[in-house]
Amino acid sequence: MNSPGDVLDLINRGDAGTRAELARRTGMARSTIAQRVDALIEYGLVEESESGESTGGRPPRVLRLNTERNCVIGADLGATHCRVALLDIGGTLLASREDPLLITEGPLPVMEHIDARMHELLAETGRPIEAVKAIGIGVPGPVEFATGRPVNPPIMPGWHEYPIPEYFRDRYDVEVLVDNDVNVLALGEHRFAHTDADHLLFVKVGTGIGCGIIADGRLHRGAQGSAGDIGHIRVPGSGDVLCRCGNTGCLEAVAGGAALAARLTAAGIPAADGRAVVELVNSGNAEAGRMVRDVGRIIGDVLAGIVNFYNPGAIVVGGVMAQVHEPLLAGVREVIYQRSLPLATHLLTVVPSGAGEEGGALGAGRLAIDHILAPDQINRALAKGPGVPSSAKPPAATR
Amino acid sequence: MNSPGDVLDLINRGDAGTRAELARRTGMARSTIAQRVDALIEYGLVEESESGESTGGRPPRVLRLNTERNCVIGADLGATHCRVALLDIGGTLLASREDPLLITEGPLPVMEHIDARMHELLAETGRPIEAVKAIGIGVPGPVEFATGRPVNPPIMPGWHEYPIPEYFRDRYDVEVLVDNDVNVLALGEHRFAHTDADHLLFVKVGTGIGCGIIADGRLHRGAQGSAGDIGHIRVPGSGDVLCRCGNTGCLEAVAGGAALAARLTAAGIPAADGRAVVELVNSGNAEAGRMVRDVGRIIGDVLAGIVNFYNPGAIVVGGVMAQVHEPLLAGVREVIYQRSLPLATHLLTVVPSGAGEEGGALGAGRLAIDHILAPDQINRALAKGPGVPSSAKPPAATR
DNA sequence: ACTACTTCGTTCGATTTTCGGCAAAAGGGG
DNA sequence: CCCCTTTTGCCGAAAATCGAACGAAGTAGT
Repeated sequence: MNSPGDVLDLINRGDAGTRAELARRTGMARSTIAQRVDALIEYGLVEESESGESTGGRPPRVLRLNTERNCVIGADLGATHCRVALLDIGGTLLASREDPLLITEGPLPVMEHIDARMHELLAETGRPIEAVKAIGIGVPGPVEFATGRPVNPPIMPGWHEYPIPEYFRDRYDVEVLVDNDVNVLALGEHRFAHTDADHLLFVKVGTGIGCGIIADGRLHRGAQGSAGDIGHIRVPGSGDVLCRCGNTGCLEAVAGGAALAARLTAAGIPAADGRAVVELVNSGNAEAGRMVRDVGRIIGDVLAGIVNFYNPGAIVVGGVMAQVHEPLLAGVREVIYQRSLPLATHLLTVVPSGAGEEGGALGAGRLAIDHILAPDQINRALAKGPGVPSSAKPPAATR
Repeated sequence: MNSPGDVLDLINRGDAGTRAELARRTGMARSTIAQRVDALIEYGLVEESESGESTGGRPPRVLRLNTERNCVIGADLGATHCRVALLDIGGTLLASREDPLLITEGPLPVMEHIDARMHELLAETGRPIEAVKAIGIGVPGPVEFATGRPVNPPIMPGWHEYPIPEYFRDRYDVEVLVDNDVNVLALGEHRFAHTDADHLLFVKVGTGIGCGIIADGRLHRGAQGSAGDIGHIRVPGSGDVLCRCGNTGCLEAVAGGAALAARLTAAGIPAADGRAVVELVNSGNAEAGRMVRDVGRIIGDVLAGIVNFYNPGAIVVGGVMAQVHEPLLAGVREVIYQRSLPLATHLLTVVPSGAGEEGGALGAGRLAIDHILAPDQINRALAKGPGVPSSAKPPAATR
């Protein structure tokens, strides 16, 4: 019940920063805690910082994660871009970069791209490659999480069943976690911004529309890993708009960025894609603003049903279109608060994502961090043997 | 990692029925297992049955839950009925009875009713009152699960904030779990029939329409405990049917049993309520059958969206209307398989509930059982001291 | 500056938990 | 009837944990 992993967890969460506090929180003897901490320090995950504030007696020695020697890579793949970020194990962003990259180029070039960026980031921040303890990757399509393989991804030709984790596992001998980009965004939003909302939805409104689900603090992927695919829910009164999925009236085909641009173009205001619509709104185009709000209402209509069903504590809206969140969220809120049950809405917050461009990479990094710091993962690791002790001597002086 | 609670869990699940098997499964030494088992036996939760089959050597002594000395009460309150069941801790139904009871009579009469039935069931099965280890209750309205108090239940006047658990806790000194009736049904269906479906929806189509959600094997209650309230999701093309909630076009107002009966009556076929519709269908009335199927389609329309969002592994349909599940499920399936994504539907099963009249009480009992047998609950109990040792002597012979 | 007091971390023997081997128990098969 | 297999109980050894005592490192008061 109070394994080394749990002790680390308390340190990680900031619930207990000193040995004495750990002993108080866990109820274990101080000597036992000391041993646990020693193991974690020797394993390299924890370090002592300088003395803390005295509360009338000897000042405690503050413990914290060893962020210097432990970091992760988070990669966010989009249809046309790739962002790679280096985070330390505490979740702090150390460096990141984004460049255009077509996912249609296929797996290998993309993997190599990530690989190269990863090395650049490490060099830039002066960290050795051994400091990377795990890699998280978000991809724009469905993934079988357990194996990290995309399954019939619509916009990723050539990626079906491609074993992404193996590429990096072969080169770095670290765990690689691959998930849907929306899941990764939801995770990041939960861990970085809404830690208190146990049940959270992240709705990404971009070219398409998707949703990441946090249930009880963990990602809900569903029975086949396809949970959150709200883009193809049929919306009423949409006529017979044809969706790329073959059905008609899908939310995505009516309210996605591409659909919005098309509708705007049809109304005599040329817009190439969602991004163009955003620019139009930002430049004060009233018609574009109205249409975005309309789209917000349509999305809100679908979300209203989901709110009744799922009763989330927070809905975070992200994606390209969320860059004009005033009109979008106005529409969303308008409908949700009208249509959903008061009990489900009176404490519900609907907010734009605060993560910005780096959201995906941060979330992917978080996926990796969560994996490494999971208590039973720690317990297993410590049971095996010392990882890379401070002095790089495997069977070092135990005295 | 292998506490007494975990050992009990293995026995309970049937994963390991003998000491030797427990040792193999947990990886602990046989002697340690023996001690764990001894503790559980002395605590009264486990007993030895006669020898099992020999596999070539000494036959093992089979362990099982002590179902004689440990049972629970499950109570299912409806608008007009009350069913009380006695289950042993293994989940077997020992006895149950149902009688008409208006929930509108208010808390105290209902509590006393349950109390009386409970004693009858105990007498009938010859179990002492001390054998009851927990009580689970399902009520037809929203409940704050942590406190067991109904919150503004629409059809339970006088029950708002009534502290149901205290009534029994004062009299029996056992834990009392109170939850929404649909949640309880979902739990029962998962535990008794669909153990393998980690993500399951139980859709109750009665006078109203509600849904219980199993996420990752556990009940999902949502941020405010109102999850699953799909009865008030707006359905398209329903005109302006007014719902009791004040909104128009709610699923429940269009496809609930009451709505169905009203529509049938309007079509010249008098039907008082959902039950009457069921009888009509069963007696071969084609129009009624067609309408039920239509209603199935409407419900399927809402569920199709939810399937995309949630990606459940199974949908179980229960409630009064599910008594005519052929036409109802035909409609539901028809729409779901048409509208939802193939990935989400190709392994989805949509089935009628197999629990029958006793489903609610069984589920409520299961809620109680799950609470008692939760590993950390066991660990805490064993840490405190021997519960009611076999020989009723608290500090009995330890040697 | 010195002393009393508080809190923190470590050391070390005592205690409890867990392990591992051995032998007895209990059955099957030749 | 003897040998083999598997299970279980027993017991000393090993490991983990605890708890008390002590030194360290600060604050507060005189």
